[in-house]
Amino acid sequence: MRLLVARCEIAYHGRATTSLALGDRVILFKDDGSLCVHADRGYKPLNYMPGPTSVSEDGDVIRVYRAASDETLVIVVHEVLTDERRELVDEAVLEHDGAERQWHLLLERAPEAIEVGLVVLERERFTDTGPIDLFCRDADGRTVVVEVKRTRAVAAHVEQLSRYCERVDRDPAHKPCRGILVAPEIAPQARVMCEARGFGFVELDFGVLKGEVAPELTLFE
Amino acid sequence: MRLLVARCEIAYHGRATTSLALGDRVILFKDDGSLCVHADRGYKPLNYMPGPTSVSEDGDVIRVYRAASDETLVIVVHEVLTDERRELVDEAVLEHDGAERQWHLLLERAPEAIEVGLVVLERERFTDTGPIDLFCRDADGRTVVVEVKRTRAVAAHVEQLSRYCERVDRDPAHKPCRGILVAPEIAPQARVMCEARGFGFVELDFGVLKGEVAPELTLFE
DNA sequence: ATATACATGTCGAGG
DNA sequence: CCTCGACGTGTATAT
Repeated sequence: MRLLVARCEIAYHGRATTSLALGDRVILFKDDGSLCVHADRGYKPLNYMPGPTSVSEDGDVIRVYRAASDETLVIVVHEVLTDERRELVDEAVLEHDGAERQWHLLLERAPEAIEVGLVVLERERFTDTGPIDLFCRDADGRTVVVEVKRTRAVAAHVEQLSRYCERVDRDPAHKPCRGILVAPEIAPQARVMCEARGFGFVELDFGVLKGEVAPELTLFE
Repeated sequence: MRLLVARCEIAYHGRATTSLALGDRVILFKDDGSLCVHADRGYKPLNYMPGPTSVSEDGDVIRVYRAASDETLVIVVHEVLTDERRELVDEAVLEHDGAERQWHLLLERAPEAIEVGLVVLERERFTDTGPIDLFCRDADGRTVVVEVKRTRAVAAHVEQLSRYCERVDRDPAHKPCRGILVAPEIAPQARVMCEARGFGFVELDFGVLKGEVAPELTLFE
């Protein structure tokens, strides 16, 4: 990686157009051709470019071009504060936990967290309107479609659940199915929509669920 | 800004949970409390934290806590390759030429690019279902709702246009309004939806439009 | 390739 | 606050 700290101006042209007046920034040129420009504020880069790119340098002008998307970044360097190259060895991949997929796995092990008597028939059941998170049957033998959200549920998610239920209802064997939205929180409007459409909402916290269902999986204390 | 290059392990716990095994990374600790962790590939950080945070250091363990969202990042430093502090002065703000906004402005100047005889009555007309990009009247005096997309139009965009048209149709003075989707490209399914709902689709390339309508605005070349 | 949904999405505008 | 839509969204996955 090339680590350039410099007082510079930057212009980007591609999907949008940006320009950045003179200032001090840290610029990371990575070995895969990607780069990002950071000032001393905010965690997001001021400018960036995914790899692969071609980087050319002409005096104090660095031009980065990404042919795949016809994007150009031009850096005009006014003063170099640091310019060093470092070999960074990193074979690790980021292990991720708490993604929606994991909710599905946990809920499959503990469907009673959603409702007593619920049985998960299928997880990630694919339909032509999209994948149904949990395809279930309730204590009364009725088909239940469960849509899981790891963040606050909003109107669009209720729409999503509606589509799935409508799709399932096209099969007389399942009609009329029930819909349940599972999330740690729900927006007021989404709650109203749920009630209007007869859907259930179950408030579930991932940390709590994991602790109850699979305490052996709990890392970080 | 503190610029730490180190061989380290990292754990994050907050909205999700991640862990990252030993590897060499560049870590930027910014003065506003935000930080980001970069390996030598990809333009996105492996981990990050928005400011403000409190950073505490205990031996080779750096703990970053963000109270606002109860998120924690723990860095276990195994080997320090570089650890320096730099004063970076940057008063500049990123000038951003929002693409969609430009489309609206250009189309307001040249509605005939969409349809002969079209007149733009209002741009960004706010309704309780969201903002209508271009609220227009056609050559026959009918109300027209135009939804502009700067990328390929997909099904969700047709849904969006539907909602706006339904909203406009609630007013007898405008009913029945027409809907037109404007984009550089449209997905096959979205095209079918447009036809099924009687919406028009106009294929427009921004570069071409800009060249025709406002060549004086063309920068970079 | 096309379509869909997830993301530690983030960000900003309007009500 | 809440809601919604844009983003230089990016990314993964299934058809």
